[in-house]
Amino acid sequence: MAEQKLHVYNTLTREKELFEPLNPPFVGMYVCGPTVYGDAHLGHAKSYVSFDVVLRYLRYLGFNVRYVQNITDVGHLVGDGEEGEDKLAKKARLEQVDPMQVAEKYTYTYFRDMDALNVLRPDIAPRATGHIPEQIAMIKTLIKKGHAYNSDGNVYFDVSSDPDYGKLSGRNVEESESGTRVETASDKKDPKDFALWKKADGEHLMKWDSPWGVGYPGWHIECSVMSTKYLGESFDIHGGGLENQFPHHECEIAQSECAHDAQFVKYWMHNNMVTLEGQKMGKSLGNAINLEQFFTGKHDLLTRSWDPQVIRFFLLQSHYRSTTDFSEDALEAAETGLKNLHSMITSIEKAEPGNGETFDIEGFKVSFEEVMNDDFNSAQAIAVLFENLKEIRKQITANQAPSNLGELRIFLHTVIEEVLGIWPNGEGGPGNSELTSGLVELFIEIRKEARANKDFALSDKIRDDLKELGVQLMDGKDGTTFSID
RNA sequence: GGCGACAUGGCCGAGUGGCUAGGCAGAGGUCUGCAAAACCUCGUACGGCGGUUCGAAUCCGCCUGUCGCCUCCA
Repeated sequence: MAEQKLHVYNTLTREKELFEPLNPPFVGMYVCGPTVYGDAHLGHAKSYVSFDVVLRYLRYLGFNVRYVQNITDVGHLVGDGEEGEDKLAKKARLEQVDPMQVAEKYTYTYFRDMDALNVLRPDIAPRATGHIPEQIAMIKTLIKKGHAYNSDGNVYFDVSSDPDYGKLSGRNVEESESGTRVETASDKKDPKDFALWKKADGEHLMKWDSPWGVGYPGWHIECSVMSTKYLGESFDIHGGGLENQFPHHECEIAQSECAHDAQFVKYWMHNNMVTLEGQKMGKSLGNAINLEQFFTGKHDLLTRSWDPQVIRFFLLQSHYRSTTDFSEDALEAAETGLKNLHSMITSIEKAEPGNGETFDIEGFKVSFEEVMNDDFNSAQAIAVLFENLKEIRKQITANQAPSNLGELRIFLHTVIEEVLGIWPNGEGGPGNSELTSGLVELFIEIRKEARANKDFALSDKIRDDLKELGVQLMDGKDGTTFSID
């Protein structure tokens, strides 16, 4: 579907809708961040790379985006039911450290891994523990308005008080009762009700004073509070993984709309899940390979390391609303593809403007925008890239470099570097030091003499041995060139 | 049990009521001392069975299969 204007698939309506921000050119965007009690894995990569491209493309279109992504450094219960243990507290107990130490550590590794994937940092990364008073205030409001009740130190949201409950996930709450394995907390009025504030027992490490006694905030309230604080009671985009659609996002809507009597979010966006060799992966299943393990190759299921850029490129080759199945074979194909893409970029960067046909930058731009406007179709955008870059390189190799090469390069930087974030890594690598290239040039000189003397044994040895070191020699009409991996 | 998604050529993976997605792998060719790279050419796919239609892989129904959510998870 070719689109002149940006269309976004809205989970709320199950349709692609024309994107019209509430207060253009400003756009408020909130994406559920990680719970920092473990290393980031492929699932995080898919979600945050997806929304990174959403963010980058919105900015490319000229929107002034404020991007908020929370860090959950408290709570969420481990195990079934409502009586489980706080995940951070559990991790802290196992590692014999303070929960905040755990949170700090994994916040650091999270951003480290996202940086490696070239994911832009959010404008604001609020911590749940830094917003306890705001959460208490919101719970108070909900109680005052009759949407929540205190049950001996546990405060629950009264789902029956919200006729809209269920509108995001499309589930009929009345009928979804039977068959669910939720252990019902005994002090709830209704099993569907969810916790806003939980009473802490004596051993609980992370707890705060509240009007209802010592406790800690419920699972969903932090996102309602922090998004509202930094983006307002109504904002444009809320994103997250599909698995959070219910109950997390449904509950966020209920809390926020009942507290503020305003539409919470205009566009809900959900990325699909990641599978590994066809199998679901998740923290609780134990088959999650950390991103760092991908980057270093240190995992039993991996045969080698994988460049973060390759992982990013691989993810962008499928749509964010499709599941992405990881396998090393698929990654390898992506790696070769990315390498080719980069080599095309490099040859365009090195070329001199020529007397060839003027390249149709406008046409390139229109095709790129058409596919991106169709709900951020990065997979098609990459196809557009290959088609156009191939054409340009063809002109260059035929010594017919486009005359508007300079303008073209600016456009390529915008699209490939700024929007998709898959530009070749910097020139500072070991392969590009003056010493290295000087040495390689020297070998090329020696080999040239050998070839002139028809000493192909020596010339092939030089070429083969350099190849072993990652230096590829290429004999062309105008002499020998080289590239370094 | 309830709800939902998906099934595309050797592999990954977009998309669409009639017109080549793209990438990877593969085959042949040009070039080359030989390679590599580059360039040229080549694959006519859409789970099964019905239906709608002038025409469907694309719409509808049924079936089969895979996966997800319903319980912390991106």
